[in-house]
Amino acid sequence: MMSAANTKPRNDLLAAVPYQIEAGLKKLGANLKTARLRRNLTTEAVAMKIGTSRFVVSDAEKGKPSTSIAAYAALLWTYGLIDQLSELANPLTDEVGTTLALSHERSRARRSRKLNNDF
Amino acid sequence: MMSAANTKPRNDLLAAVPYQIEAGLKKLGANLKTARLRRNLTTEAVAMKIGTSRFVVSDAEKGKPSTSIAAYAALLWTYGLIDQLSELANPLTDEVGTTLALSHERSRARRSRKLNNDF
DNA sequence: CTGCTATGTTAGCTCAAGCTAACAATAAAG
DNA sequence: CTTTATTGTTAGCTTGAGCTAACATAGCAG
Repeated sequence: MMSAANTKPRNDLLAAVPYQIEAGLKKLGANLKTARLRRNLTTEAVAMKIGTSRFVVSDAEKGKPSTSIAAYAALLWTYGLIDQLSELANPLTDEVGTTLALSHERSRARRSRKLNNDF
Repeated sequence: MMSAANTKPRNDLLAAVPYQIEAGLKKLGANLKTARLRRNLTTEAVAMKIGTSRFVVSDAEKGKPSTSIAAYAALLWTYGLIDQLSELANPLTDEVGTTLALSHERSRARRSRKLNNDF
């Protein structure tokens, strides 16, 4: 009786995806669906090409958060848009990062004694 | 003896990720790592913020294909870069798609009798 | 240089992602 | 309108993604 009550998911991230992330993924999925339809391809045809099932393609087009990035990336690749993926978080266009980088450029994060909880 | 020989993975996509996809994911992972370090955050701090373990953060920074897109998206979100995600495959900047779309704009793909194997 | 700590690595375990199969719903072709 | 095929949905099953824990490695602060 007590056992079933304690049903805390092991993965907190997937258990409660922040709204902005959910919204972003849904838009991405919609974009992928539009890209497929414009090329007049079926989910099954695309699935075969990338070596998966049509359900995974469908999941990605719905923006399902738990689907592997490989699925999303494979769709981008199929539509000739793979280059856009590696532009995400590009250091050259990451303004916040670029500004911050001018001072320190490390290979590990580090506590500098005090000011740590800023952010 | 025959049983073990037939070890075909269930997921063909993850079993053999195309090179371009692998390369793109690795670059993305490197970008995410750079973004984190510029902000002087530890993998553990970021992991806590997004509700996962530091190993998942590490996996994403390595560009692991089987990691959920939620993990990648959460990192982008943490660094204030989530908007870039929904710009992927944006129909407005998908040249190939835009050109093709001028003729048909469907909600399902369709075989038009013959010419199907083009692409 | 020296200690502190961030990160890498490994092993074992658990649960859900992704698979198959069957059926329903529905958009497009003619 | 009728036919056909694409897409949605569900259920059950299997494998691997992600977790914990412990230890090793190696940057950074001082």
